[in-house]
Amino acid sequence: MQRSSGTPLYKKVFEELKSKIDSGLYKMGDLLPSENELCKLYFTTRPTVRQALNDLSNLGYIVRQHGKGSIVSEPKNGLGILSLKGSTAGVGKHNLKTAIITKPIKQAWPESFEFELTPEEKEAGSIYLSRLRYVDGLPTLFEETYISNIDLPRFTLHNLEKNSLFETLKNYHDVEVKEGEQKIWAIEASKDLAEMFNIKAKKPVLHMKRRLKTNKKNLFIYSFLYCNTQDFFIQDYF
Amino acid sequence: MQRSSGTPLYKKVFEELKSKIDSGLYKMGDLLPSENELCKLYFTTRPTVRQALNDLSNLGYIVRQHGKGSIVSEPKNGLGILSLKGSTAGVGKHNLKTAIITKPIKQAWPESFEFELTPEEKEAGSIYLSRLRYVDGLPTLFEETYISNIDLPRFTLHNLEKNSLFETLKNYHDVEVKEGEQKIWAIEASKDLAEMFNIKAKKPVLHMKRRLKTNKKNLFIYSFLYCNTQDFFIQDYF
DNA sequence: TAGTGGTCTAGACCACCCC
DNA sequence: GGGTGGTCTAGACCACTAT
Repeated sequence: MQRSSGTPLYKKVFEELKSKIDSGLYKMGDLLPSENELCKLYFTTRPTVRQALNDLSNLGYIVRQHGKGSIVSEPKNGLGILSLKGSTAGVGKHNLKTAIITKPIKQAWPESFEFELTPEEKEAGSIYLSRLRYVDGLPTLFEETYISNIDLPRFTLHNLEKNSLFETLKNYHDVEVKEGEQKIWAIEASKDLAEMFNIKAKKPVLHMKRRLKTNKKNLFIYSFLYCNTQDFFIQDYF
Repeated sequence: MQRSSGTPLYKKVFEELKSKIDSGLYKMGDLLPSENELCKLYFTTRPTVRQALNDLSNLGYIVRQHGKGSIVSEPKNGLGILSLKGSTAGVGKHNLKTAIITKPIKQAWPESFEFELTPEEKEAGSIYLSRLRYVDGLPTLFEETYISNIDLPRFTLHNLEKNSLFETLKNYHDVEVKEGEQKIWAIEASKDLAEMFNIKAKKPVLHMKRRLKTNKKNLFIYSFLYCNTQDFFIQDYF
């Protein structure tokens, strides 16, 4: 089976199992097929299916129990916006809607930037956009994104209301998001932020600064997130 | 080599490499020995060393670059208290000191508890302790811990100032911490908390509620953490 | 071209859980 | 006892990086 298409087999297994859980085909408490059964289903071997199952376990979709099997977990109550592994943000059983506050525009990098930029990035400048995300109708997540403006022709023309940022990057520009790093603080909401979130100024807000690598050298994605944790919380497995 | 002692070989490789990085034997920018060289060093095969290298990569100790090698990363500025993988909290290049605020005492579970308890746990009651942790001398982390009081004879007698909680559990009670789940909020500091942290009340504080599994059935560790992010931040890799 | 990490095969033994 | 996941062996081919 050795990777005839471009995507690794373990990712395919991961995606299929994930979508079967998301769609409710496997419900909470169900046992997934055993590793050996999955091997037969996908014509592969245990290390490969184990890589997929490990990823599912890290995202909290399953719990693996020695001697028993892989048990499907309860849908999350929280927002799985930590530990995103290249895929789009997970919001568990909640609905996510996105409003573009600032359409993508080319601009120079901010004067002082949290992360160190390579000379090539500085030279190329950035593409900036900002989005407000509603969870179950409540404004919960404000995200400012800077992308190194490298090899992204006509990027500012995309309609990001309909398509996810990561999917747009992958489908139109062959950019795949890989690993990343993030820093987290609790801060006071600024006046503008409080207004967006419909809370009082100076209320606590969760703040994240994040740097994502891609498959392109020098092309990074920087995200500055603000999360209102009055109504929701962030959830994470490890 | 097949596990003569109790600990898996990949963990041994992980621990040795980690300590060589921590001690400065491998410095930032250095290349670790290649996977094949590590295989020879530890008389094992690639999947095993890869498991160790993956764990190091997830903790931000190294960056793995295709075609080049495993590059030692810069020591973290932030606190690695997310994504602890069974080991004790990582504080990067900072110093950590711990003061016991409440010595371990047996008590019933609180009336309303964030996590669901098994009947066996409810029956057994809990052991409670609380600690204040100083990072570089600054009070930064307040941690309340509840442990299911199952098979932990004379636990309340331990001196936890000197020994880490996880090591005590492992060495004296054969309890190993495994995977976990955590929830995160930004909240206002209570009066007591603000006093401990030497900040004003109602200032934003990062709050985590965490449930850790162990190798013993029904024995869980619950941690309620409060982190002052005025001087430090939390850092995470994925 | 040589060496690296990324993916994968085809087996194996063990510890743990359930019946 | 039979099946499960946890760990491990001993190879293989591929894609990427450096030279």
